[in-house]
Amino acid sequence: MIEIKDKQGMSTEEIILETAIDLMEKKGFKAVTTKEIAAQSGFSEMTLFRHFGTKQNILEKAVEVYSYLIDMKTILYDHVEYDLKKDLKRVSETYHKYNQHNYKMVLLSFQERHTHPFIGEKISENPKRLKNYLVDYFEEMQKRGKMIETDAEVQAMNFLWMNLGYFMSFQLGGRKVAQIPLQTFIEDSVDLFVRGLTPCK
Amino acid sequence: MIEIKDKQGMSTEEIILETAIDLMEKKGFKAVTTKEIAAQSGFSEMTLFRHFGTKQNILEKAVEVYSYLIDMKTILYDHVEYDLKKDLKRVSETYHKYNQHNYKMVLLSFQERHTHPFIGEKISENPKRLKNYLVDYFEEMQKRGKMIETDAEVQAMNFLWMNLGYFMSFQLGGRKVAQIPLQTFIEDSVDLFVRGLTPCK
DNA sequence: GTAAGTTGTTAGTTACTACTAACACATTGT
DNA sequence: ACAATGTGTTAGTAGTAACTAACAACTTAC
Repeated sequence: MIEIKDKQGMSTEEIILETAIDLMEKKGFKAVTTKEIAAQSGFSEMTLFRHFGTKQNILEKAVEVYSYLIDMKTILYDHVEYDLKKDLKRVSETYHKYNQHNYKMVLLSFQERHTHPFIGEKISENPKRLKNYLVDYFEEMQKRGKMIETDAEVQAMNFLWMNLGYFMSFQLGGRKVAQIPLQTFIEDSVDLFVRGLTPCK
Repeated sequence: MIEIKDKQGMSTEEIILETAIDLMEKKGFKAVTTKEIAAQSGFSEMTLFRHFGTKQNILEKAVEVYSYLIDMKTILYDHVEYDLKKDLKRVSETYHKYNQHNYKMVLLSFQERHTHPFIGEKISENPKRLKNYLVDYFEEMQKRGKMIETDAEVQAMNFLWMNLGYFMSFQLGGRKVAQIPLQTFIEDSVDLFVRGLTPCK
Protein backbone atom coordinates (compact mmCIF):
# COMPACT_ATOMS: atom_id res chain seq x y z
CA MET A 1 0.00 0.00 0.00
CA ILE A 2 2.92 2.32 -0.62
CA GLU A 3 2.12 5.31 -2.73
CA ILE A 4 4.19 5.58 -5.85
CA LYS A 5 4.71 9.02 -7.27
CA ASP A 6 3.58 9.23 -10.86
CA LYS A 7 3.88 12.80 -11.85
CA GLN A 8 1.93 11.73 -14.90
CA GLY A 9 -1.62 12.91 -14.64
CA MET A 10 -0.84 15.46 -11.95
CA SER A 11 -1.38 19.12 -12.60
CA THR A 12 1.44 21.63 -12.28
CA GLU A 13 0.00 22.96 -9.03
CA GLU A 14 -0.32 19.47 -7.56
CA ILE A 15 3.28 18.62 -8.40
CA ILE A 16 4.55 21.86 -6.91
CA LEU A 17 2.49 21.47 -3.74
CA GLU A 18 3.63 17.92 -3.21
CA THR A 19 7.26 18.84 -3.77
CA ALA A 20 6.91 21.75 -1.38
CA ILE A 21 5.46 19.61 1.40
CA ASP A 22 8.11 17.03 0.82
CA LEU A 23 10.93 19.52 1.25
CA MET A 24 9.37 21.55 4.05
CA GLU A 25 8.66 18.45 6.08
CA LYS A 26 12.35 17.61 5.92
CA LYS A 27 13.95 21.02 6.33
CA GLY A 28 11.30 23.35 7.63
CA PHE A 29 9.48 26.12 5.84
CA LYS A 30 12.12 28.79 6.21
CA ALA A 31 15.04 26.61 5.26
CA VAL A 32 13.52 25.52 1.96
CA THR A 33 14.07 27.92 -0.93
CA THR A 34 11.74 28.55 -3.83
CA LYS A 35 14.66 27.71 -6.06
CA GLU A 36 14.87 24.29 -4.45
CA ILE A 37 11.17 23.61 -4.82
CA ALA A 38 11.37 24.69 -8.44
CA ALA A 39 14.31 22.45 -9.21
CA GLN A 40 12.87 19.38 -7.53
CA SER A 41 9.42 19.82 -9.03
CA GLY A 42 10.90 20.26 -12.49
CA PHE A 43 9.49 23.72 -13.11
CA SER A 44 11.08 27.12 -13.20
CA GLU A 45 10.90 29.44 -10.24
CA MET A 46 8.66 31.81 -12.20
CA THR A 47 6.02 29.11 -12.56
CA LEU A 48 5.85 28.83 -8.78
CA PHE A 49 5.24 32.51 -8.35
CA ARG A 50 2.80 32.67 -11.21
CA HIS A 51 0.68 29.99 -9.61
CA PHE A 52 0.94 30.90 -5.96
CA GLY A 53 2.31 34.42 -5.72
CA THR A 54 4.33 33.89 -2.56
CA LYS A 55 6.11 31.10 -0.75
CA GLN A 56 3.75 31.52 2.17
CA ASN A 57 0.82 30.92 -0.18
CA ILE A 58 2.37 27.65 -1.30
CA LEU A 59 2.39 26.46 2.29
CA GLU A 60 -1.15 27.61 2.96
CA LYS A 61 -2.53 26.05 -0.19
CA ALA A 62 -0.68 22.81 0.53
CA VAL A 63 -2.13 22.62 4.03
CA GLU A 64 -5.58 23.37 2.69
CA VAL A 65 -5.39 20.69 0.02
CA TYR A 66 -3.54 17.96 1.91
CA SER A 67 -5.18 18.00 5.31
CA TYR A 68 -8.57 16.58 4.62
CA LEU A 69 -10.68 15.40 7.47
CA ILE A 70 -11.52 11.74 7.89
CA ASP A 71 -14.59 10.73 9.80
CA MET A 72 -12.77 8.04 11.73
CA LYS A 73 -15.66 7.69 14.11
CA THR A 74 -18.10 6.59 11.43
CA ILE A 75 -15.55 4.45 9.62
CA LEU A 76 -14.75 2.58 12.80
CA TYR A 77 -18.29 2.25 14.14
CA ASP A 78 -19.35 0.71 10.85
CA HIS A 79 -17.19 -2.32 11.61
CA VAL A 80 -17.32 -2.44 15.38
CA GLU A 81 -17.59 -5.93 16.84
CA TYR A 82 -17.26 -5.19 20.57
CA ASP A 83 -14.37 -7.58 20.69
CA LEU A 84 -11.48 -5.71 22.27
CA LYS A 85 -8.78 -7.44 20.30
CA LYS A 86 -10.38 -7.12 16.89
CA ASP A 87 -11.56 -3.59 17.47
CA LEU A 88 -8.29 -2.25 18.84
CA LYS A 89 -6.43 -3.82 15.98
CA ARG A 90 -8.70 -2.07 13.55
CA VAL A 91 -8.17 1.25 15.35
CA SER A 92 -4.41 0.81 15.22
CA GLU A 93 -4.47 -0.12 11.56
CA THR A 94 -6.73 2.79 10.71
CA TYR A 95 -4.44 5.14 12.58
CA HIS A 96 -1.32 3.97 10.77
CA LYS A 97 -3.06 3.89 7.42
CA TYR A 98 -4.03 7.50 8.01
CA ASN A 99 -0.46 8.35 8.95
CA GLN A 100 0.85 6.62 5.86
CA HIS A 101 -1.06 9.07 3.74
CA ASN A 102 -0.60 12.14 5.87
CA TYR A 103 2.72 11.69 7.56
CA LYS A 104 4.35 14.54 5.73
CA MET A 105 1.67 16.92 6.95
CA VAL A 106 1.90 15.51 10.46
CA LEU A 107 5.65 16.01 10.50
CA LEU A 108 5.35 19.45 8.94
CA SER A 109 2.87 20.48 11.61
CA PHE A 110 5.42 19.46 14.18
CA GLN A 111 8.25 21.20 12.39
CA GLU A 112 6.27 24.45 12.27
CA ARG A 113 4.51 24.17 15.61
CA HIS A 114 5.87 27.52 16.78
CA THR A 115 6.10 29.36 13.47
CA HIS A 116 2.88 28.24 11.75
CA PRO A 117 0.63 26.81 14.43
CA PHE A 118 -2.38 26.84 12.13
CA ILE A 119 -1.10 23.63 10.54
CA GLY A 120 -1.25 21.76 13.82
CA GLU A 121 -4.73 23.02 14.49
CA LYS A 122 -5.96 21.49 11.26
CA ILE A 123 -3.94 18.31 11.59
CA SER A 124 -4.91 17.58 15.19
CA GLU A 125 -8.55 17.33 14.19
CA ASN A 126 -8.23 13.73 13.02
CA PRO A 127 -6.53 12.33 16.12
CA LYS A 128 -9.10 14.21 18.17
CA ARG A 129 -11.89 12.37 16.40
CA LEU A 130 -10.11 9.08 16.80
CA LYS A 131 -9.79 9.74 20.50
CA ASN A 132 -13.47 10.58 20.82
CA TYR A 133 -14.33 7.33 19.12
CA LEU A 134 -12.06 5.35 21.41
CA VAL A 135 -13.40 6.96 24.57
CA ASP A 136 -16.99 6.25 23.55
CA TYR A 137 -16.05 2.73 22.59
CA PHE A 138 -14.30 2.05 25.89
CA GLU A 139 -17.24 3.39 27.86
CA GLU A 140 -19.59 1.15 25.93
CA MET A 141 -17.34 -1.83 26.58
CA GLN A 142 -17.35 -1.02 30.27
CA LYS A 143 -21.16 -0.93 30.27
CA ARG A 144 -21.15 -4.34 28.67
CA GLY A 145 -18.82 -5.62 31.38
CA LYS A 146 -16.15 -6.43 28.83
CA MET A 147 -13.64 -3.97 30.18
CA ILE A 148 -12.37 -3.15 33.66
CA GLU A 149 -13.32 0.04 35.43
CA THR A 150 -10.62 2.54 34.57
CA ASP A 151 -10.46 6.07 33.21
CA ALA A 152 -11.58 5.59 29.61
CA GLU A 153 -10.00 8.82 28.42
CA VAL A 154 -6.59 8.08 29.88
CA GLN A 155 -6.54 4.56 28.46
CA ALA A 156 -7.69 5.80 25.07
CA MET A 157 -4.87 8.30 25.09
CA ASN A 158 -2.38 5.67 26.29
CA PHE A 159 -3.24 3.63 23.25
CA LEU A 160 -2.95 6.59 20.89
CA TRP A 161 0.25 7.83 22.52
CA MET A 162 1.85 4.45 22.11
CA ASN A 163 0.96 4.49 18.44
CA LEU A 164 2.16 8.07 18.05
CA GLY A 165 5.41 7.13 19.77
CA TYR A 166 5.98 4.27 17.36
CA PHE A 167 5.29 6.52 14.40
CA MET A 168 7.51 9.31 15.70
CA SER A 169 10.48 7.14 16.60
CA PHE A 170 10.16 5.54 13.19
CA GLN A 171 10.38 8.94 11.53
CA LEU A 172 13.08 10.26 13.82
CA GLY A 173 15.52 8.50 11.60
CA GLY A 174 14.09 5.72 13.72
CA ARG A 175 15.43 2.24 13.83
CA LYS A 176 18.14 3.77 16.01
CA VAL A 177 16.69 2.37 19.21
CA ALA A 178 14.76 -0.59 17.84
CA GLN A 179 13.60 -1.97 14.54
CA ILE A 180 10.28 -3.64 14.97
CA PRO A 181 7.97 -3.99 11.94
CA LEU A 182 4.58 -2.33 12.09
CA GLN A 183 2.62 -5.59 12.05
CA THR A 184 4.55 -7.01 15.00
CA PHE A 185 4.07 -3.79 16.89
CA ILE A 186 0.33 -3.69 16.23
CA GLU A 187 -0.24 -7.29 17.26
CA ASP A 188 1.84 -7.21 20.42
CA SER A 189 0.61 -3.81 21.54
CA VAL A 190 -3.01 -4.80 21.03
CA ASP A 191 -2.46 -8.01 22.97
CA LEU A 192 -0.99 -5.98 25.79
CA PHE A 193 -3.99 -3.69 25.95
CA VAL A 194 -6.42 -6.57 25.70
CA ARG A 195 -4.79 -8.26 28.70
CA GLY A 196 -4.56 -4.97 30.52
CA LEU A 197 -8.17 -3.98 30.02
CA THR A 198 -10.10 -7.25 30.02
CA PRO A 199 -11.58 -8.29 33.39
CA CYS A 200 -9.96 -11.35 34.93
CA LYS A 201 -12.15 -14.43 34.70
CA MET B 1 12.79 19.87 40.21
CA ILE B 2 12.14 22.44 37.49
CA GLU B 3 15.17 24.33 36.37
CA ILE B 4 14.91 28.07 36.80
CA LYS B 5 16.96 30.21 34.52
CA ASP B 6 19.23 32.51 36.43
CA LYS B 7 21.60 34.04 34.00
CA GLN B 8 23.49 35.09 37.08
CA GLY B 9 26.49 32.88 37.52
CA MET B 10 26.44 31.69 33.94
CA SER B 11 29.32 32.43 31.63
CA THR B 12 28.84 34.29 28.37
CA GLU B 13 29.29 31.12 26.39
CA GLU B 14 26.77 29.24 28.48
CA ILE B 15 24.16 31.95 28.06
CA ILE B 16 24.70 32.08 24.32
CA LEU B 17 24.55 28.32 23.94
CA GLU B 18 21.38 28.04 25.95
CA THR B 19 19.74 30.84 24.02
CA ALA B 20 20.78 29.23 20.76
CA ILE B 21 19.30 25.86 21.66
CA ASP B 22 16.16 27.53 22.86
CA LEU B 23 15.63 29.31 19.55
CA MET B 24 16.78 26.51 17.29
CA GLU B 25 14.52 24.02 18.99
CA LYS B 26 11.58 26.26 18.20
CA LYS B 27 12.42 27.45 14.70
CA GLY B 28 15.12 25.19 13.36
CA PHE B 29 18.79 25.90 12.84
CA LYS B 30 18.49 27.65 9.49
CA ALA B 31 15.55 29.81 10.45
CA VAL B 32 17.27 31.29 13.50
CA THR B 33 19.56 34.23 12.81
CA THR B 34 22.69 35.14 14.68
CA LYS B 35 21.13 38.55 15.21
CA GLU B 36 18.22 36.89 16.98
CA ILE B 37 20.45 34.80 19.22
CA ALA B 38 22.47 37.89 20.06
CA ALA B 39 19.41 39.95 20.95
CA GLN B 40 17.81 37.27 23.11
CA SER B 41 21.02 36.40 24.90
CA GLY B 42 21.72 40.05 25.65
CA PHE B 43 25.04 40.20 23.86
CA SER B 44 26.10 41.77 20.62
CA GLU B 45 26.43 39.74 17.46
CA MET B 46 30.19 40.28 17.51
CA THR B 47 30.46 38.50 20.85
CA LEU B 48 28.87 35.42 19.31
CA PHE B 49 31.38 35.29 16.51
CA ARG B 50 34.28 36.05 18.78
CA HIS B 51 33.42 33.07 20.94
CA PHE B 52 32.31 30.55 18.37
CA GLY B 53 33.44 31.74 14.97
CA THR B 54 30.47 30.44 13.01
CA LYS B 55 26.82 29.71 13.55
CA GLN B 56 27.47 26.05 12.80
CA ASN B 57 30.03 25.99 15.62
CA ILE B 58 27.44 27.30 18.04
CA LEU B 59 25.23 24.35 17.20
CA GLU B 60 28.03 21.84 17.46
CA LYS B 61 29.30 23.19 20.76
CA ALA B 62 25.77 23.26 22.14
CA VAL B 63 25.19 19.63 21.20
CA GLU B 64 28.51 18.66 22.69
CA VAL B 65 27.83 20.44 25.97
CA TYR B 66 24.15 19.68 26.42
CA SER B 67 23.88 16.04 25.42
CA TYR B 68 25.57 14.27 28.25
CA LEU B 69 25.08 10.60 28.65
CA ILE B 70 23.25 9.16 31.62
CA ASP B 71 23.91 5.66 32.75
CA MET B 72 20.25 4.86 33.15
CA LYS B 73 21.00 1.19 33.48
CA THR B 74 23.06 1.62 36.62
CA ILE B 75 20.77 4.24 38.10
CA LEU B 76 17.78 1.98 37.69
CA TYR B 77 19.41 -1.28 38.75
CA ASP B 78 20.53 0.39 41.96
CA HIS B 79 16.90 0.65 43.03
CA VAL B 80 15.36 -2.36 41.37
CA GLU B 81 12.79 -4.20 43.50
CA TYR B 82 11.49 -6.77 41.01
CA ASP B 83 8.02 -5.46 41.61
CA LEU B 84 6.59 -4.62 38.21
CA LYS B 85 4.52 -1.70 39.40
CA LYS B 86 7.20 0.00 41.44
CA ASP B 87 9.93 -0.62 38.91
CA LEU B 88 7.99 0.52 35.85
CA LYS B 89 6.94 3.63 37.69
CA ARG B 90 10.55 4.42 38.41
CA VAL B 91 11.49 3.85 34.79
CA SER B 92 8.74 6.17 33.64
CA GLU B 93 9.71 8.83 36.14
CA THR B 94 13.37 8.55 35.22
CA TYR B 95 12.50 8.88 31.57
CA HIS B 96 10.42 12.01 32.07
CA LYS B 97 12.93 13.53 34.45
CA TYR B 98 15.56 13.02 31.77
CA ASN B 99 13.29 14.63 29.19
CA GLN B 100 12.63 17.57 31.46
CA HIS B 101 16.31 18.41 31.38
CA ASN B 102 16.98 17.51 27.78
CA TYR B 103 13.76 18.17 25.96
CA LYS B 104 15.18 21.04 23.97
CA MET B 105 17.92 18.82 22.64
CA VAL B 106 15.47 16.03 21.94
CA LEU B 107 13.24 18.38 20.00
CA LEU B 108 16.20 19.93 18.21
CA SER B 109 17.40 16.52 17.15
CA PHE B 110 13.99 15.94 15.64
CA GLN B 111 13.90 19.33 13.98
CA GLU B 112 17.27 18.69 12.34
CA ARG B 113 16.91 14.98 11.68
CA HIS B 114 17.58 15.43 7.97
CA THR B 115 19.91 18.41 8.05
CA HIS B 116 22.09 17.60 11.08
CA PRO B 117 21.62 13.91 11.81
CA PHE B 118 24.61 13.85 14.14
CA ILE B 119 22.43 15.37 16.86
CA GLY B 120 20.04 12.46 16.78
CA GLU B 121 22.87 10.00 16.92
CA LYS B 122 24.10 11.50 20.17
CA ILE B 123 20.65 11.99 21.64
CA SER B 124 19.37 8.50 20.86
CA GLU B 125 22.08 7.00 23.04
CA ASN B 126 20.14 7.54 26.26
CA PRO B 127 16.86 5.97 25.16
CA LYS B 128 18.90 3.09 23.77
CA ARG B 129 20.38 2.47 27.19
CA LEU B 130 17.01 2.75 28.83
CA LYS B 131 15.67 0.18 26.40
CA ASN B 132 18.53 -2.21 27.11
CA TYR B 133 17.81 -1.92 30.79
CA LEU B 134 14.12 -2.61 30.30
CA VAL B 135 14.72 -5.62 28.08
CA ASP B 136 17.12 -7.15 30.59
CA TYR B 137 14.72 -6.38 33.39
CA PHE B 138 11.76 -7.95 31.61
CA GLU B 139 13.76 -11.07 30.85
CA GLU B 140 14.77 -11.37 34.48
CA MET B 141 11.15 -10.96 35.55
CA GLN B 142 10.14 -13.70 33.17
CA LYS B 143 12.75 -16.01 34.64
CA ARG B 144 11.31 -15.30 38.05
CA GLY B 145 7.84 -16.18 36.81
CA LYS B 146 6.59 -12.69 37.56
CA MET B 147 5.86 -11.81 33.96
CA ILE B 148 4.08 -13.59 31.14
CA GLU B 149 5.94 -15.05 28.21
CA THR B 150 6.00 -12.35 25.58
CA ASP B 151 8.61 -10.65 23.43
CA ALA B 152 10.58 -8.61 25.96
CA GLU B 153 11.97 -6.23 23.39
CA VAL B 154 8.62 -5.39 21.86
CA GLN B 155 7.02 -4.81 25.24
CA ALA B 156 9.94 -2.67 26.39
CA MET B 157 9.55 -0.59 23.28
CA ASN B 158 5.79 -0.39 23.72
CA PHE B 159 6.37 1.12 27.11
CA LEU B 160 8.95 3.59 25.83
CA TRP B 161 6.89 4.47 22.78
CA MET B 162 3.90 5.26 24.94
CA ASN B 163 6.05 7.56 27.04
CA LEU B 164 7.59 9.15 23.96
CA GLY B 165 4.10 9.66 22.52
CA TYR B 166 2.96 11.44 25.66
CA PHE B 167 6.03 13.66 25.61
CA MET B 168 5.71 14.44 21.92
CA SER B 169 2.02 15.24 21.96
CA PHE B 170 2.65 17.44 24.96
CA GLN B 171 5.27 19.38 23.04
CA LEU B 172 3.29 19.48 19.83
CA GLY B 173 1.50 22.43 21.27
CA GLY B 174 -0.15 19.48 22.93
CA ARG B 175 -3.21 19.67 25.03
CA LYS B 176 -4.99 19.86 21.71
CA VAL B 177 -6.20 16.29 21.85
CA ALA B 178 -6.16 15.69 25.58
CA GLN B 179 -4.86 17.34 28.72
CA ILE B 180 -3.81 14.71 31.17
CA PRO B 181 -1.22 15.57 33.83
CA LEU B 182 2.03 13.64 33.87
CA GLN B 183 1.35 11.97 37.22
CA THR B 184 -2.02 10.65 36.11
CA PHE B 185 -0.49 9.39 32.91
CA ILE B 186 2.35 7.62 34.68
CA GLU B 187 0.12 5.92 37.20
CA ASP B 188 -2.54 4.76 34.77
CA SER B 189 -0.10 3.66 32.12
CA VAL B 190 1.97 1.68 34.60
CA ASP B 191 -1.19 0.03 35.93
CA LEU B 192 -2.09 -0.95 32.40
CA PHE B 193 1.27 -2.57 31.79
CA VAL B 194 1.24 -4.32 35.15
CA ARG B 195 -2.13 -5.88 34.35
CA GLY B 196 -1.02 -6.66 30.82
CA LEU B 197 2.24 -8.34 31.79
CA THR B 198 1.53 -10.03 35.12
CA PRO B 199 0.50 -13.70 34.93
CA CYS B 200 -3.14 -14.35 35.90
CA LYS B 201 -3.44 -15.99 39.27
C1' DG C 1 -3.87 29.76 -38.81
C1' DT C 2 -4.45 32.41 -35.18
C1' DA C 3 -5.45 33.47 -30.44
C1' DA C 4 -5.18 32.10 -25.64
C1' DG C 5 -2.90 29.92 -22.12
C1' DT C 6 1.26 27.94 -20.00
C1' DT C 7 6.00 27.77 -19.34
C1' DG C 8 11.08 29.12 -19.73
C1' DT C 9 14.72 32.63 -19.64
C1' DT C 10 17.15 36.47 -18.45
C1' DA C 11 17.94 40.42 -15.86
C1' DG C 12 17.16 42.88 -12.02
C1' DT C 13 15.52 44.78 -7.21
C1' DT C 14 15.34 44.75 -2.38
C1' DA C 15 16.19 42.93 1.82
C1' DC C 16 18.55 40.10 4.78
C1' DT C 17 22.24 36.94 6.56
C1' DA C 18 26.64 35.21 8.01
C1' DC C 19 30.69 37.04 8.90
C1' DT C 20 34.92 40.60 9.10
C1' DA C 21 37.61 44.68 10.32
C1' DA C 22 38.81 48.42 13.11
C1' DC C 23 38.32 51.26 16.93
C1' DA C 24 36.54 52.51 21.53
C1' DC C 25 35.41 51.58 26.26
C1' DA C 26 35.35 49.36 30.66
C1' DT C 27 37.00 46.01 34.18
C1' DT C 28 40.44 43.46 36.38
C1' DG C 29 44.90 41.72 37.95
C1' DT C 30 49.61 42.95 38.86
C1' DA D 1 50.13 52.69 35.89
C1' DC D 2 49.56 49.45 32.58
C1' DA D 3 48.43 45.50 30.03
C1' DA D 4 45.24 41.98 29.12
C1' DT D 5 40.66 40.63 28.49
C1' DG D 6 35.92 40.97 27.26
C1' DT D 7 32.60 43.60 25.25
C1' DG D 8 30.01 47.22 22.23
C1' DT D 9 29.66 49.92 17.99
C1' DT D 10 29.89 51.07 13.47
C1' DA D 11 30.71 50.15 8.82
C1' DG D 12 31.10 47.04 5.45
C1' DT D 13 31.30 42.68 2.20
C1' DA D 14 29.70 38.82 -0.33
C1' DG D 15 26.25 35.83 -1.03
C1' DT D 16 21.55 34.54 -1.28
C1' DA D 17 16.47 34.80 -0.77
C1' DA D 18 11.94 36.22 -2.36
C1' DC D 19 9.91 38.32 -5.77
C1' DT D 20 9.08 41.30 -10.39
C1' DA D 21 9.20 42.57 -15.28
C1' DA D 22 9.55 41.73 -20.03
C1' DC D 23 10.01 38.84 -23.84
C1' DA D 24 10.28 34.47 -26.26
C1' DA D 25 8.69 29.80 -27.22
C1' DC D 26 5.57 26.18 -27.22
C1' DT D 27 0.96 23.76 -27.01
C1' DT D 28 -3.74 23.51 -27.54
C1' DA D 29 -8.48 25.00 -29.01
C1' DC D 30 -11.35 26.62 -32.48
